[in-house]
Amino acid sequence: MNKTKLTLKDVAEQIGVSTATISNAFNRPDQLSKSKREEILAQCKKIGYSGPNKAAQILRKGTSNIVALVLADSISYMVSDPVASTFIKGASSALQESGKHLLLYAGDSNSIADVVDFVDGFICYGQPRNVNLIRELAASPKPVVTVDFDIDNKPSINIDNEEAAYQVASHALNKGDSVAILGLRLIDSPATCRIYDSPLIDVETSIAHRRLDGYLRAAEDRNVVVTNEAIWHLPESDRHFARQAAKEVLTSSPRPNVVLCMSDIIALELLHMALEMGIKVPQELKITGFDGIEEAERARPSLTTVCQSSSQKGVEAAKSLLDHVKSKNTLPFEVRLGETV
Amino acid sequence: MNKTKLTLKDVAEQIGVSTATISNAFNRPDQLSKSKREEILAQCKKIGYSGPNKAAQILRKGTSNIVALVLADSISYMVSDPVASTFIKGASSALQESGKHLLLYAGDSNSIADVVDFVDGFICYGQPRNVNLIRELAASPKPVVTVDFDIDNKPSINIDNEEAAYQVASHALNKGDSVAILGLRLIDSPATCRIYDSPLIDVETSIAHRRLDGYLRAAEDRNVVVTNEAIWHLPESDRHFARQAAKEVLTSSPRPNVVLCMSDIIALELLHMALEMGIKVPQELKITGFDGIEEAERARPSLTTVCQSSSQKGVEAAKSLLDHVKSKNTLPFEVRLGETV
DNA sequence: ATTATTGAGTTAAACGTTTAAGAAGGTGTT
DNA sequence: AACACCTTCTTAAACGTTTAACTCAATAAT
Repeated sequence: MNKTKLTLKDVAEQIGVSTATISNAFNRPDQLSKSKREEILAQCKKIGYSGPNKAAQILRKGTSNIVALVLADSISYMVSDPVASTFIKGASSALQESGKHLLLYAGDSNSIADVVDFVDGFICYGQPRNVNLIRELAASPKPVVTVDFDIDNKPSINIDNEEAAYQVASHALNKGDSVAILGLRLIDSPATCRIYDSPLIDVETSIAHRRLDGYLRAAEDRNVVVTNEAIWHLPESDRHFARQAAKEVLTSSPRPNVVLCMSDIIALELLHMALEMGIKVPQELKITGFDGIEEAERARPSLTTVCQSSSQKGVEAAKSLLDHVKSKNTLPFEVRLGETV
Repeated sequence: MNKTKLTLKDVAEQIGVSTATISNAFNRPDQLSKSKREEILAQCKKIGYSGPNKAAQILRKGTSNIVALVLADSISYMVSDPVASTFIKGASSALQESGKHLLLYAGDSNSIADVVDFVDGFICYGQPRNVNLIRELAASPKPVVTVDFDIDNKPSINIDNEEAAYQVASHALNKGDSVAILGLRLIDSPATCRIYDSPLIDVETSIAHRRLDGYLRAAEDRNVVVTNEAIWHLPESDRHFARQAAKEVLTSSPRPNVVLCMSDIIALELLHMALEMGIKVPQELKITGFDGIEEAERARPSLTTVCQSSSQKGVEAAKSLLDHVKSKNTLPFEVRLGETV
C-alpha cells in the first residue's frame, strides 16, 4: 500500500522526468512524443498514480466541471415535483454527456458565495425566493442561464407564458363565464389565500405574472370580469396547498364555472375534489392546468392543459451554458385539449 | 468595478496587515483580537472582498463541503422514482443543515476519479451497476456510507430486508398458494424476463436477494413451491418494465393467486392491469408491494406493502457521514396491511 | 529582578497542479 | 555554413489559500 497519496512530483522523480511532462502526458498529448507519453502513462499506472489531483486542477485551471443547479425552492420540494424533477433529468443527462457534474443548490439559501469560486456556471430553475441570491447571480462572473425566470443580460430558456395562458384560458372561457384563478407565487405569502389587494411580487420577471396576464387578457377579450377576490395565491405547486385552495374555490358562492390553474398538480387536485363533491366536470365546471405532466393525461376526465417539455428545457439550459450562448431562447408549447373543458 | 478578482494578498497590502491575519479573521476568530477582527471584516466589505477563495481553500484544507450522492442508476431515472427522490430529499436537507452541498453522481458511470479528490465523502444509494465503481468506493480514502446496499467495512443504512419480505409475503401466502415474484435486479439483464437458470448477481450485497430470500422462506414455511419460472427479473422499478412483467404474469397459466412485488411501483402497475383485465383483487389475486409510497395507500384497493421511510434513510445516511459513524445501521420497517391481500 | 506565560501578529512553507518561456538538439532551406 | 523552424523536454512562476513555527511585548508568577 502507498504510505501516502502520490503527487505529480513524486511520480516525476520516480520516472525521472519533469512534472511538466507528466502533466502534459495527462492533459496535452500534443506536447510530447507519443512513445514517451505511453511510457509515462504505463509507469503511472504501475506506480499507482491515478492522475493529477482534481482539487489542485480546480485552483490552477479555474474550472471544475461542476455546474450548480439553483432551484427556486428547497431541494426537498423540487425533487418531488414532477415538473422540476423532469427538468433535472434533462439537465443532468445533457451535462453528463459533456463530463460535467451537477451540484444541487437550494434557492432558499441566500448566497452563492459557497460555490461561486469553483463552479463553472449556474443553471437557475425558477425564481429564487431570496432576492439577494438573485442579485448575486445577476452580478456573477460565472455564466448563468435562467429557466422560467429572467435576469437582465443573462441567457434564459422559456416559453411564451402569456400567450400559452391566453390560449388555454380562451378554450375554457368560450364555454363558461364566471372564472377563478389558482395562481402560483403571486404575492409574498407562505400560505394559500386570495390575493385581494396584496402587492404582486416581482412583476417583471415572474412567469406567474406572465400567465396571469394571459388569463386576464383572455377574460377581457370576452368581457368576463375577474376581480382580485377570484384570484388565489399558492406558495408552491403542492398537493396540500392545492387541496386547500380547491376547497375554498368550490365552496365559494357563486361558484365559478371556469377555474384556470397555473399547474397541473393544482388542477388535478381541484378535479378530484370537484368529483368527490359530485360536481360534474366539465358540464358544471371547466378546468385548465399548466405543464402537461403525464398524470394530467391519465386523469379521467383528462385535463386540458399547456404542454411544455421540462426535460427539453433542462437539455437546452445545459446546452446554453456549455456553449456560452448569450441570447434568450423561447421554446414552443402546445395546448392539449382534454376532457375538462 | 474591480479590475480583477481580489485576493487575500491584495487585501492584506491595502489594509496593512499580514495575509495570515486576514485569513484568521475569516476562519479562526480566536487567533486575533476582537477589535482587529471587526475592523478587518469591515474593511474587507468596503473594499469588496467577499472572503477567501473556495477553490484555494479546497486545495489547502482538503475539504470542500461537497458530498457526492452516488445513485445506483442514472440520475435521470433516480430523480423520477418516488422512493429515490424522497431519499434525496432527506439527505439533502440533512446535509444542508450542516452547510454541505450535494453533488449528484450517476451510478452508471464507471469511476469516481472525477470527484474523489475534492469531495468530502460519498453517499451511495443502492447498488451501482458498474462493478469498478464499487471497487473504487470500497477502496476510497474518503468516507463512504451505503444505503440499500453493502460494502464491507463501510457503514450502511438499511432495513432488515429479509425479514420484511418474509413478513409481507406471509400475509399473502396465508391466503393463497400459487405464487409469482416480480423481482428487481436479480440477474444481469437489461430487460424484463424470468430468471430461469441465469446466475444471480452479487448475491451477498444485493437487497433484492435479501428480499427474495425472505419471500422464499415464507413460501417454504407453508410448503409452497416456487420455481425459477415463477420469478421475474425487472431491471428497474419502472412503470414500463412493470407493465410488461405484469402482463406476462397475468396471462401465464396457471395464473398465480399471489404475486409478491419488490416495489410498490411494480405492484401498482400489476394491480391496475389486473383490474383492467377484470381480475378480482384480492379475491382472485393477492398482491404485495415494497416501500410504502403514498400512491400505494391512495390506490383502490389499497396496497399491502412494507413501509420504510426513504426520507429518514436519507437523513441517517447524511448523519452517518457527517458524524463519521463506522457501524452499520438497521432501521425499522412496518408491514402495512392494505386491501390487496 | 528575573523568569514564565500569554496574546497578537508575522513569516514562510506548504497544498498539487498548469503553463508561459526557454533550452537543447535535430531537420530543412538557402 | 548560416539561419530559421520544429519537436521535445525542462525551469520556474503562478493559482489563492492555511497553518505551524516564530517574534515581540506585555503581564503574571516567583
